Amino acid sequence: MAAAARVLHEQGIERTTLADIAREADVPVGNVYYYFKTKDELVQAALSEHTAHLDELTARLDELPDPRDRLKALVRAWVEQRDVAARYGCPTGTLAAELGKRADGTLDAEAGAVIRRLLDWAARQFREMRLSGANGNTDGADDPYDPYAPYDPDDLALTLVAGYQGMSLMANALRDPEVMTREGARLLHWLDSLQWASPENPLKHFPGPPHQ
Amino acid sequence: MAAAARVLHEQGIERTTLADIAREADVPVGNVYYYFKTKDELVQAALSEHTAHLDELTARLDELPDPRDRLKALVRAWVEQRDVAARYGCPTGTLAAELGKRADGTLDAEAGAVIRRLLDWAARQFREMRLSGANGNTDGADDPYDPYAPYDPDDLALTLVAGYQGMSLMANALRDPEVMTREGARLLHWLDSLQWASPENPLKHFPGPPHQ
Amino acid sequence: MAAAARVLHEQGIERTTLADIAREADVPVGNVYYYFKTKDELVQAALSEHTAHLDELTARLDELPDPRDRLKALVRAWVEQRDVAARYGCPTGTLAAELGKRADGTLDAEAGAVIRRLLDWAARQFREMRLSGANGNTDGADDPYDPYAPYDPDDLALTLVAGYQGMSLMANALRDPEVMTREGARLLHWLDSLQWASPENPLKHFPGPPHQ
Amino acid sequence: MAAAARVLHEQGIERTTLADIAREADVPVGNVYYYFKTKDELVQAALSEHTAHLDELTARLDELPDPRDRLKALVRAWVEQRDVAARYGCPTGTLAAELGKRADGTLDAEAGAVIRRLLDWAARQFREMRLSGANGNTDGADDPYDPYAPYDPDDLALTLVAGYQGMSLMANALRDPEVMTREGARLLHWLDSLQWASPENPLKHFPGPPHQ
DNA sequence: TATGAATGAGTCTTCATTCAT
DNA sequence: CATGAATGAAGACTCATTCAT
Repeated sequence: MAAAARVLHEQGIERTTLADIAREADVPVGNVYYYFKTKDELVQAALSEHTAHLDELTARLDELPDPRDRLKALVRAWVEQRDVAARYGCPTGTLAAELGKRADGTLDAEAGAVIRRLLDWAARQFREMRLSGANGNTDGADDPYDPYAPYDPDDLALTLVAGYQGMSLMANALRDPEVMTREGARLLHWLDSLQWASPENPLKHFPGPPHQ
Repeated sequence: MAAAARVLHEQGIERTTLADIAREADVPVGNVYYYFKTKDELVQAALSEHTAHLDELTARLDELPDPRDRLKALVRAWVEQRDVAARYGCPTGTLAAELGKRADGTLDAEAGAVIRRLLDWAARQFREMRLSGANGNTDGADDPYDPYAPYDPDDLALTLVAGYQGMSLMANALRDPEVMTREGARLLHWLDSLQWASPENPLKHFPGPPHQ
Repeated sequence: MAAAARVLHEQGIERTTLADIAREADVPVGNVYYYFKTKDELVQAALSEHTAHLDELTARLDELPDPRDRLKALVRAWVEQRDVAARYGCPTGTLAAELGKRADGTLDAEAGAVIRRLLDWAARQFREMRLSGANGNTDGADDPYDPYAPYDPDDLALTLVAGYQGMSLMANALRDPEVMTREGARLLHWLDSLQWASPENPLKHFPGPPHQ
Repeated sequence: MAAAARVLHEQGIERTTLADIAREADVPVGNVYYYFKTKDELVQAALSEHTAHLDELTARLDELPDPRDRLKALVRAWVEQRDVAARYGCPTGTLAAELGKRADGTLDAEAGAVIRRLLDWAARQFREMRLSGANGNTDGADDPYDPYAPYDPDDLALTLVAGYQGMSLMANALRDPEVMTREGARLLHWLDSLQWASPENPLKHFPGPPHQ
């Protein structure tokens, strides 16, 4: 499964032959089929592998006391992978993109699930941040652009993960790991800036885009 | 070329056969080879097609007097494509991701070039924005987190395009066009918020992520 | 198609590879797939080939004025094929038997159809025989063993074709062409004996089984 | 062995994998190989199984005092199996047909042997019938169509078994158990009609095909 | 004896590419 | 320039058979 995850990430699903995976795993081709009845099952296994990696990572991050620190540590972990990302993109993201091209949507639902899992974890952190720092303001929930409205943790999570996917894809397309560093710094800065804005407490620090 | 661009976007490079493209273009297979000697040349043609589309779009946007409006119109154009993006992702982005998996890097340089072209156009707009609105502060260029440092147009462009790629990929992975709407709104809001911050002019409006 | 029919008959469906057929037809394997998208389509083509042969044969027989003579000529044609039958069995029969083992019943319905076509032709001949020779007795249609009841052409046809299939299979299993000769003679004799029995016209000649 | 016989009959030799047989027998695959060194040995075992069934059946029939009754009971036993025959054909017959397609003739000799064993038993019965009913006429043995010539028990046996194989194959090809019923009735009728014809004792009853 | 994993040769099928007309 | 057939090199998948335990 590790071999499959690695090779599928590096070469993409379609360009990876079973022989590639078998060679990487150092087993004969036929034996691969003893464990995985189809190539699709191998892709699924690779997806599971990524899920497992993600779970392991978030479990480690969960040990940090502050949810904001957890999120920042996550971003730092992403940036550390910058060379891989610049060469092959985000494993889950590129897998999802490839699976999305299929007519039969069995597998891409699973790719979406992996991403949703990350989304959920991040949303949980954002929700916890609110608990410790919220001013309880729930007015204006109807106006999504009210700067004093409470944050929606799901939206924040979406922004975070989309940010990761975006920077991975750009780093990959431009073959430049520095993209990860720069955009990663922006995300860290953004995470730091998140706080409840109120008329008495206007946002002074620029929380979103980079202003380097 | 249009047929190639369309089918390659929808099915991905590897899953698309020449027969698919020929059928879509309503010409016999042999004829395709009269114009394109290899499949790679067809991919290249599709890439050119996307470049042409992009040039056409930016040319139209260039007619708007205000560079900020041009960028906002670009974002709106992206959001309008939300259904396609949710189904197949960003044409250039997914193409680049697929080409990035290749050992031979002939074509993915070209995919990168298309994205860089977009990046350049956006940076030009940001640069223009600065020209019309900057306070001339170039201090602190060394400190990327100095909130009063001048923006780097290239970085802003990177953030913008990464934002687009990220939201496209997320919309695609989650099969949810609404992702485009939400993240697009955030980008618009962000574009609106961009201005020179200074001690006398602190940022009052939340410029980054949405907080509903 | 001729090559497919021949090889499939000789080697059976499962033991015949596409390479076998391609070699026999003296075309490269890939080219076979230009005309037949799957192996099953090739089997179907072989079936059509057999149908065509059958049609050709019956068309020739139809030129004989007497229906009884047509049937007898058919039996003689079968006997002439005794060496092939002893080696490989009846083409249609063995094909039908093999197809009958499949879970998916798409093709074996077609095999059945070929046999039914033969059955229909034979029944037509028997019906014609009745028209020219019947005594009009329709009594006792309820008693299938009333020796004076009129013959049912469909049953006669079934008996004839079953006789052919039986003798082919026995010849094949025993690898003995003489089986075809002996049983063929019995069928001829039986065809000759068919006439309307009545109390005034008791059957004197042994019409059914062999009594050599 | 029973599992092998059953599955090989239902699926055919080539479409049956060792895993199928192992699963049906509820033993692990490796274990099958402890008892049967090759797949061919399994086929042979299935053939033995059929022989054993046949021996058991004929032994039971041998208890009947009249040889004609034994043969008629055999036909009735065949007809009772009509549903299996309509679905999968005669076990021995289809096996023999499949084995006949092989280049190497080791096994199909054995399939022929099973059928010959049946032939021999039937011939024995016919011979016994003659002993008890013959008029001793041995004239005209040279003229196979002399209606007063003595029957050849081997030929009668061949006709009987060919009749069985033919009706099984037709029932299978047409997927219609009623074929067995109709042709079975004809065979019974035929068995009943068998007697020595002589000028003084012309055949009054229609002995051959049904004429309803 | 029993077990389940290992092995690799062989089969169907696809497809980029070529080519004769 | 157009066309449709030809070609063969892969690639997914199967399965009889072996083998270590």
